[in-house]
Amino acid sequence: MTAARHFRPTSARIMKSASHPALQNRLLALLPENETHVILPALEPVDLPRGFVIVGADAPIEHVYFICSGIGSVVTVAAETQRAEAGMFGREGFAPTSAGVGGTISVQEVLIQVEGHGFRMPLKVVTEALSTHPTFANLLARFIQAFSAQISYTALSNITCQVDERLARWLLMCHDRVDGDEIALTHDFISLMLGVRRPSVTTALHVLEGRKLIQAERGRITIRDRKGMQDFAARTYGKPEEEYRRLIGEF
Amino acid sequence: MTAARHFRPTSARIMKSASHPALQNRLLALLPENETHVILPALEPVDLPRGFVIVGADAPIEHVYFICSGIGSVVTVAAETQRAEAGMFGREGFAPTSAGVGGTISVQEVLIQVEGHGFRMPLKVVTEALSTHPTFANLLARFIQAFSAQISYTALSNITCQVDERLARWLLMCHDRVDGDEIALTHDFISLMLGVRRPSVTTALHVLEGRKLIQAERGRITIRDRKGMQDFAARTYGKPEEEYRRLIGEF
DNA sequence: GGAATATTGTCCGCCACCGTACCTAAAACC
DNA sequence: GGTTTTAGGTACGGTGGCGGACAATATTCC
Repeated sequence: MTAARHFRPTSARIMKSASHPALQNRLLALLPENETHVILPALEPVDLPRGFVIVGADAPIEHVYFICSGIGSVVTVAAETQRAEAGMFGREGFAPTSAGVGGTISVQEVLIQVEGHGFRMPLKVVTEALSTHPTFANLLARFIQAFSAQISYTALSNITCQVDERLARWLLMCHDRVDGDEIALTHDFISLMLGVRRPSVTTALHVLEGRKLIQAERGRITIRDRKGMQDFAARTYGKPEEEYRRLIGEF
Repeated sequence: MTAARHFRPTSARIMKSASHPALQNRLLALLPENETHVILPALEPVDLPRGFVIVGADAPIEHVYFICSGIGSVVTVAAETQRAEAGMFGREGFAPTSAGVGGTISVQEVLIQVEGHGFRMPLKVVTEALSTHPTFANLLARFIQAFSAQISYTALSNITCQVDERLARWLLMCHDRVDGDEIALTHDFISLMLGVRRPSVTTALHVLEGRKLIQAERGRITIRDRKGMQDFAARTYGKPEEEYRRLIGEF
């Protein structure tokens, strides 16, 4: 079973997304027709290359991004040497979350981790829509709550788990957000996201590879045994994903 | 400067809270009059003794709690031996957050860490109010976003900081939520919240005490140098509090 | 094809924290 | 007042991950 299965749009969604490509984003896809009429025209398509900064830490928000493919990382930054990923999102979410409740400044940095494309709206349009479009506002709020659950599990795994377990959880979350079983990643980048040394990532990957859970090549990791990975991740994977499904629906 | 100063209600607030004691809660205090008319009558006063469980992990939500004094802890639970605090809240918030967007199940466990009192509403009333009372809904959503920022800093400090630095941050956050400089806490309880061994808390407290930042007695910790604590906490304290002020206002 | 660069593999000493155990002192109880 | 309970102090070996350095491959670029 590949991750693609989890995320392959249903035929109904395919038809809908044919009407507007932005509806590949799970949140936008759930908007009622009377709200899409106003939201969709305000969207501007954007390519999201790896490393693209959606918003800086403590920086004013200019646009709100709805990703259709690729992965974004939300990174907490306290100092140059003190930074770590809080959570990640793909086409099931949006960023920066603060804009979803009327905020104008982002606490965290948000950057593209796996390249893709999506759409963006000027902050002002989002802010206004929050009061005029209740379903839109509630949808964004629901995502913030689901994402908050994800972050709380990041916090948990950061103290209770060893590097290899945290890595397993992180790879599973990436897997959920890409098509297929291959993910383009370097050890160095992973080490930044997990907040560990680069060599720690190398040895942790060797552990997973030794258990036949993944296959690691230069700049690319292939998931081979998803179920085994979940067992290895020591119960830190799954609950936040459940919360998303309860509050919003399938990824 | 004591924490009490931060939280002492302004004279305007005192007058308002005289009209209804639940308005000591910062969120309820910000509701417009036309919304309080419906929200306040649905509130039931509750005592919140230490250890009281507001909601269990993965459990259905029955009531939504608005604290007026004391501190609640939001704890992520993956297994009996795998649990750690994600964040804490006092009269500036509510719990469980999931109910604030229409959820009926709480991912995390929420329990009372420092005793106090507050008010609670049946879940059903909250859920209905979300669609009929837009300011109420937005206020809860703003708190969820602010709390999410707090959790992301917990996640950061969990990997980048040593136990004594994390302890300093945690004590500062407690200090913000009690009146005065004394906090009733045992090493054992702190160790549960920080996810470390109890002896690690003892030695970390000795470090802070050696620097004259706190004074530790049996079952009680007194903050003596708030500024020094902030310096010691290595930039992991402050940003989430800023986000709260930006989105909602003073604590 | 060869040089420069990016990525990955491996080693070493170090230390913060762990698990566990045991002891002391303060408070509560009868 | 003496016993039980609860909270705090200390010790010890073990270890996961750190900081840092260096070597060995793939890729890319000229």
